[in-house]
Amino acid sequence: MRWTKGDRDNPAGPAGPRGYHHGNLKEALVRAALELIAEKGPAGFTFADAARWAGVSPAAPYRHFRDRDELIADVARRGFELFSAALTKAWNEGRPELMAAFDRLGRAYLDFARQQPAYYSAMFEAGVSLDTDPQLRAASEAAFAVLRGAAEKLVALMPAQGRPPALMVALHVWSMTHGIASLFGRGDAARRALPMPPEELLEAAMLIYLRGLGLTPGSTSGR
Amino acid sequence: MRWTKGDRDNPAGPAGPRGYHHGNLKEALVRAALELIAEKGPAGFTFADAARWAGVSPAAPYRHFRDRDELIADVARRGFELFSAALTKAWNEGRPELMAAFDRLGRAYLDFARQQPAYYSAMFEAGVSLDTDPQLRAASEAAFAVLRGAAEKLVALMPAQGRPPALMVALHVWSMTHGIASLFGRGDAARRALPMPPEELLEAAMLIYLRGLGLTPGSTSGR
DNA sequence: TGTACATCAGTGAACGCGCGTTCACTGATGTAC
DNA sequence: TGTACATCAGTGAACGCGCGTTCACTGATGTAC
Repeated sequence: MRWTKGDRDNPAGPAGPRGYHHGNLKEALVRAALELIAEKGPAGFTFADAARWAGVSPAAPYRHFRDRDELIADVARRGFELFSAALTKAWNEGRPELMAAFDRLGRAYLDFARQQPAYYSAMFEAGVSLDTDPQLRAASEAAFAVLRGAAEKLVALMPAQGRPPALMVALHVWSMTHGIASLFGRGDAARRALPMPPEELLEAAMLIYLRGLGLTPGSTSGR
Repeated sequence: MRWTKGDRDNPAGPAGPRGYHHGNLKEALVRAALELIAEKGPAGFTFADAARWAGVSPAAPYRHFRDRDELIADVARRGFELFSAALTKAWNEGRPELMAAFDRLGRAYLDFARQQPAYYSAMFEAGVSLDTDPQLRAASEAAFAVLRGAAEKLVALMPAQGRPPALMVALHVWSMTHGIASLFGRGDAARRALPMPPEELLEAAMLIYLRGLGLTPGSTSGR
């Protein structure tokens, strides 16, 4: 990828005067999709809308995406990549303290759902099949791998006999967090009312769950 | 509601010869919406599609629904009513044995998501705001009330000091179950692969969670 | 450094299509007497 | 029991609109020599 004029998208809004070549249309279309999804949901925009938002003719997007689905799949893939990065950073290999890192991980998940509802929609609700694009699947699996790694460290704290499978623990954590994010933690209109912040609801759930696994807050100070 | 020819919808398919009056078009449109949502997702059908499926002219639906959103909201409302009924039946007031009833409740939730993906989509993913229709909100709240009632009975088993709020427990149960259903338990293409049945994943999660609350399987035989 | 050429990325006009919605209408049903 | 009338539920034609997609094209950029 290269262009001579530097990144000259519209940082916060549609169209603007520009020369014959856009310079960075692919990125602009992705950004348009994010804006439009955030406004009206993943079903609420068209290929032509995205072109209009980016200030190009309706035929221009075809130079970069086969169709609308390919555009949305690309948004989902980028979303998973950002998501992985956010989770990885929050988890920080469980350092300096495992329980605190685990708490940060959950909060990062909820943060992402709230602050990036458009990515979140594209990733989990747009009906994009993971099979359409190997890179999409890989990005999705990389995100889950962060949760799985965290679950492994948690499980390793338990006595060797009676350890639950780390995969199962990871799936439990994912499901609980995803459930809270989907029902209560969204940054858009689909959110339901809740008598407490979603972060607190999640933290309480995780404390109870971990206690059920035999892990108490005091038992985790080591590495 | 009354008609002289008896219920003469199309029980399993579109159109069919009929007289000038359909007889039961409202029901037929709801059924059309369910079919079409199941096929192509909540965004994948149009008002005209529904009319075509029911075998009437595109203007006919306007006698029964203001627009497509009102039709979908009606589907969601009916979905919540069926959902409430299924949960209520599974829970059965916690009889004869509380833990078994609780397990049935979770399974009923997952069953519903799997067997009625169209209703489930309309209820949770179609972007219908609960504020559009008081009956829709009431139906949604009635469904949650079943979970809440179950949580209350569970919490009542615990020693009075240190009981968690039943509302919180209900929200945890709802979130976990909804998360599993959304990610792994769908009856349609959006499902992700899982190395075990969703029911087992949920049951294991609930056992761990309840243990974390101090409730052990043996402690619940009374009422 | 300049020039010719190939390639790339966007244009704009055009198309067929199906959608949402309105409208005056009409066939069927229900009801008052 | 019959008849006149009101109401209801669906018709079908029409409309304007925006979408997805194709096409020959053209302006801009990159590159070989």
